[in-house]
Amino acid sequence: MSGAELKKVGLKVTLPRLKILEILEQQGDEDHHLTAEDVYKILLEQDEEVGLATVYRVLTQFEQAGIVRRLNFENNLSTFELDTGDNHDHLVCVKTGRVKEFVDPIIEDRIQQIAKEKGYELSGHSLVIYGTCKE
Amino acid sequence: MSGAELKKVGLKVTLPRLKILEILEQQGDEDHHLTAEDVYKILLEQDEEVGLATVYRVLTQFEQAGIVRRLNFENNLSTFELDTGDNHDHLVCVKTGRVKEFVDPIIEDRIQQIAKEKGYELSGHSLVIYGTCKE
DNA sequence: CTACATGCAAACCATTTGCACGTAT
DNA sequence: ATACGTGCAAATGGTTTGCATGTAG
Repeated sequence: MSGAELKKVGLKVTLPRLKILEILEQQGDEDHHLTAEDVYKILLEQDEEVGLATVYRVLTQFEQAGIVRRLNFENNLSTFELDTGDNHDHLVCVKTGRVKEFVDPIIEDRIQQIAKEKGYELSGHSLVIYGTCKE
Repeated sequence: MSGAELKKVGLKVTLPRLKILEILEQQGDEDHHLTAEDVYKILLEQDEEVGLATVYRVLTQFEQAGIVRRLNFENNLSTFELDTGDNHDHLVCVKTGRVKEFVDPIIEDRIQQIAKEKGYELSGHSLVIYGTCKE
C-alpha cells in the first residue's frame, strides 16, 4: 500500500523508504512529530541497517514530494510529520516538548486577509503557540 | 542614552555593545531584521574591530535582557530585531526575503483562546506569513 | 583591583555531500 | 543494463566555547 505512494511520486520502492514511511504512519495521535534523529533511533531499535544520512535524504525527498511537512520549532531542530493535507498549526508545550495540532478557521481567514491587504500572494504560513500544559 | 539601557540590565557599557545597539536602532522602517552576520558586516564597514563571536554573544545577552527578539524564519538563520514591546508578527517575501511587521488583534485573541481551550498557560507564539510581494 | 568582556581559533552539532558500491526497474 | 539509492566518512555552515588578554566598575 505504501509502495504505491512512493511510485506515484517517482521514487523507487526501497526498504529504507518503506520503513521510514511506516514509522511516520505508526506514531499515535500525539508524538507523530519526529526529528531525523528520532526516526534513525527507531530504525536502529528495529535492527534496520539505515544510515542517518539516508534518513535525512529520504525525509527531504518526502518533503519535496508533498508526503511530509518539515517543521521548525524554537530548538532549531527540524521535525517531520506526515502531510495530511489539512493545514493545521501547532501548540508546543515548553516543558515537555509535546506537540498538539489545531486548526482555526478564524486565524486562517485573517492570514489570507492580511496577505491580501499588504499586497502579497500568500504561499504559506507557520504558526506555533508555546505554552505550559497543566496536568 | 543607550549606555543607560545597558546598565539597567546589568551589562557593562562597552564599545561593541553600544555599536551593536546603535546598528539595531539605526535601521530604517524596513530592514531592521538582521542576522548576526549582517551586524558583523556592518561593523566591519564602520571599521570597528569586533569579532563575530562577540556579535553572537552580545545579541544573545540582549535577547536574555529583553532588548532584542530572536526570530527563526525558514532559512534556519537567526535574525534579530529590537524588542519594541508590541508583540508583532511577520510577513516575509519569499522572493526578496524582505520582512514586514503587522499586529492583528483578532489573531492575538484567538491564540489566547486556543491556549486556554487546550489547557495551556500561554508563554508565547510565532507567526510568520510567507508570500510573494507584487511590485 | 577584580569581575566581566573580547578576539581568536577550535569545538559543536544538525544537516549535506562525494564517492564507491548496491539494487530496483 | 542503467539510473537511482545507500552507507560511510568527510565537508559544511551557523553558532558556541575555551582561553589568554583587555578593560569597565
